[in-house]
This record gives sequence, structure tokens and C-alpha cells, in this order.
Amino acid sequence: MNTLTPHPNEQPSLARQAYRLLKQDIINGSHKPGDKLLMSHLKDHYDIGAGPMREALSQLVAERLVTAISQRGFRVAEMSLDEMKDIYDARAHLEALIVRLAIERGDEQWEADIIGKAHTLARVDEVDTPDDMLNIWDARHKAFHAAVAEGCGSSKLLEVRSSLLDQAERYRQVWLRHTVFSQSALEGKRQEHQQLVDALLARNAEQASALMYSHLMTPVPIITALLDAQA
Amino acid sequence: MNTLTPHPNEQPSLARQAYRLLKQDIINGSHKPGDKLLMSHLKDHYDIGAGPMREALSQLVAERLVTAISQRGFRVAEMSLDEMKDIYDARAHLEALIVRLAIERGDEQWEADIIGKAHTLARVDEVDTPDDMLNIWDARHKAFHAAVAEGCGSSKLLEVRSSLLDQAERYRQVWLRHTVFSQSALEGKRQEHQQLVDALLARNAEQASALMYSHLMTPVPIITALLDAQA
DNA sequence: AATTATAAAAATGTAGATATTTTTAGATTT
DNA sequence: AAATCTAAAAATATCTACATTTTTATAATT
Repeated sequence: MNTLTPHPNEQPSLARQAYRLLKQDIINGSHKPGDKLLMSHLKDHYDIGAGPMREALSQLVAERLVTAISQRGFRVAEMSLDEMKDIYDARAHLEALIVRLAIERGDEQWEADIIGKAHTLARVDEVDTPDDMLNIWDARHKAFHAAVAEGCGSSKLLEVRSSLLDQAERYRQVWLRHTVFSQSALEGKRQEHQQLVDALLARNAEQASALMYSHLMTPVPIITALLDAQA
Repeated sequence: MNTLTPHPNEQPSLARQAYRLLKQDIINGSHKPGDKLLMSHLKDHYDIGAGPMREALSQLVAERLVTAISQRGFRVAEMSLDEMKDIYDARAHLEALIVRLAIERGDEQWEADIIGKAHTLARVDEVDTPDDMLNIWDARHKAFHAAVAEGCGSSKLLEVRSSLLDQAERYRQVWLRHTVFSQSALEGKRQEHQQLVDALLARNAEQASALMYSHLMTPVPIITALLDAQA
């Protein structure tokens, strides 16, 4: 998760701690989309005054995970199919662009990193609990994609990518459960990653970019179906 | 300027008012890059308590215009040539992508809007003061580019664009003075815009995208020279 | 059922308390 | 004497508690 790390070696303020916790709680669904975030509850739950709590909320408003209406407080940002499609399409196009730049600019260390992370991801096996499985695969999957994107060499593009990733995160959770617990889905992803790695190492920008776009768009119909089923 | 408008018909909180004013003051250089933002000064200057002031600062940290170090307060974000190049390159690539999508997705209203805004921009003349000239040309130039980008139809891409625009704004101010007060520079821009409009209306995605990229990158050497001269 | 007045709840803000960092001046060492 | 260290003082950042304003809920009235 992208948590705006301002400086190393410092103990974070209460506002920042509350920001981290609340962000996590929104992403993992402890606070549901559209929920009222009542100041009195937040103060109790995060054991903090209203001032720092409002700081945390303000930052999450800037990140689009919370909405504010003046004099009426804060709510968890709504989720919708339309927004999901917009986020996924925007992110897929952006990552396709980043991959093109990465192929142009990435060095040998970049290649090595990708190969390493792809390898680690491909052998997520023999895990104790299903929950472990989900968390480990998710972490390694993210690490793989981060390694690919790093090659573009642009802090700003990586920041923008990170911001869209955060906004996608609540939708991604839905897809993740579907994918990680299906052997065939996992195998499909494994193949897509392999194809992508091959195109990257061959420095085939057009192919890699197209593969990245479609790889990132595959969750859209799945999430659509799952969210439709819920409603 | 992108000011995170949360809801219509509401009187903004003091925190939001301070956010707007401080953002403006940072962009127009009233607060210089690297300046300490002393809470006691901010409180006096914006006539507000520390709580709401910190809210405003937190949002600007999220937008990368302010930096925070725990227990040591806030500073105006630094400026550097490296950052400028990164922002401009990232934004140019992003706008090139947005143009490609806009050509694919834009409707007739989009075309009409572009033609209208381009026309208005081309005839910025007979203005009273030089300052008016600068402000009017800047506003119309922004409106033209906004109209082009709108066609992509993606709120998220437009948000990301807006965020990069805000981050570019302090550098842009430097370039703006150079360009608006030079007849030859203005004429050059006029031609670039005309070429871009022609490519857009012809729905030539590759050409329009390339034109947009180079159009947005032309300020880089100019800003580089001007900032080097200052230092 | 709709309207208004009142009470309760909630959001937002200020002032002052607390904790941390920075400065200053003096003491100690090289 | 210059540099380094130390301890107190001042400045600053951060937080809490309470005050004020606004919104929402309740109850009484038309």
C-alpha cells in the first residue's frame, strides 16, 4: 500500500497512525462503501482527538477513499461498476505506457529483478492456510508488477500508478479471492506473466504493452459478475 | 487549479479556505521552495487555529506541494531541474495517451468545444495591461487543453492529469512569462495548436499524440535555461 | 400529512496543555 | 583560544478538552 512515507527514522504522529489504520480498514472492508464515519466513533475506535482524526480523513479525501461534505462530516467513498471500469481502464493504459518506457529505459538490474520476482511468484506453493496463500500470492504478485514498472525510471509516473492502485484496491480484493482459490485461474495468470516476461526480455515494446493492458483488464468481467451477484 | 471540490452549495470550512489560499500562495511563489511553514506565522497570516491549518497542510502534502517531517513541521516542497523534467515528461506521455483515447472516443461536442476554445485562444489581443495579457492567455490556453483532454472520457485519467498539472504549475509560471511576452514564441504556440487541432479533427491518433508530446515538452529547455540563469 | 419549535447530536473550531526540537550560554576539553 | 559538549531556556509542533455552530431528530401543532 502507498502510505506517503515522509521521512525515515521518525515516530509518526497520531494523525499519521490513524491515517494508516483507517486506510487499511477501508481497503479491507471494515468500513463499508458509503458508511458514515462518525467522529465520535472514530475518536473512540482509534483512541485519538478530533483534530488529528480530521487530518487523517483529509488525506484520505485527497486519495479518494473518503468523501467529505462541509458541516456534515465524512463518509467512506462509494463503489460502483462504472468507477471500477474507469479505474481499471485508466490503470491498464497507464501501465501499458509505463511498460513501453521501461523497455526503452530499463537496465540489466531491472531485467534481473523481474526474473527474480517472477520466479518467486511462480512458486507460491505448500502454504499452511488459505489466508496465507492469498496474502503471499498477493504480495508477490504486487512485487512482480512493481519491479516491472520501476524500469520506467519516472518517480511521477510511479506515484500516479500507486495512486490508481490504491483506488483499485477495494475492487481487487473481490477479484483476488476468486483468482487465488482457483487452480485454473492461477495457472492462467502464471502463463500471462510468463508471456509478459518473455516480451519484456525480448524488449518487444508493442507486444509487452499489449500484453500488460490485457493482463490488467482480465479482472474487469470477473469483478463485474461478482459485484452484480452481490446486488 | 484543481481544488478538490467536494460538494456544491456549501460554505467551505476554514480548513478548506486555508487550503485554497495556501495552495495559491505556494504556486504564485509567495512561499518559496524549501521555506519553513511556521505554524505561528501560518496561524497569524491565515487567521485560523492550528487544527484546521494542519488539515490544509496535510492535503497539500498529499498533493506534493508541501513536505512534512514528524515533530518538525512543514516546508514548501523544493523545486529542482530533475523534478521538473520528470513532471514534464510524465505529463507529456500521459497527455499523449489521453489524446489517443480522445480521438477514439470523443464525440461531435468534443470537436466543437476544441474548435471554439482554439478560436478564443488564437485571438487574445488588445488587452490593457501585460498582466491581463498573461492571465487571459494562460486561462484560455488551459481551457483549450482541458477541452482536448475531456474527450478521453475517463474521470480517473483526468484526475491524474490534473494532479500532474498542479505539480507542474510552479515551473510553468517561469515559462509563461517567457512565452506570453514574446511575439515569436506566441506565434510558435499558435502554429502548434493549429497543427494539433488539424490532427485531432482528422482523427489522426498517431500524429496528434506525437504533436501533443512535443508541444508539451517544448517548455523544458526554456525552463532549464531560466532556472540555470537564476542559480 | 405537513409544519414548526425544541432538543439532541454532530461537526468544526479555539485555547491552552504537553512533548519535542532548537537555540543559547556556559562549562569542559583539546 | 578554538572546538566540543552540556544543560537550561525558548521556540515549536502536536494533541486534548472544551466551546461554538450547524445539522439532524423529536415532539408538538396546525
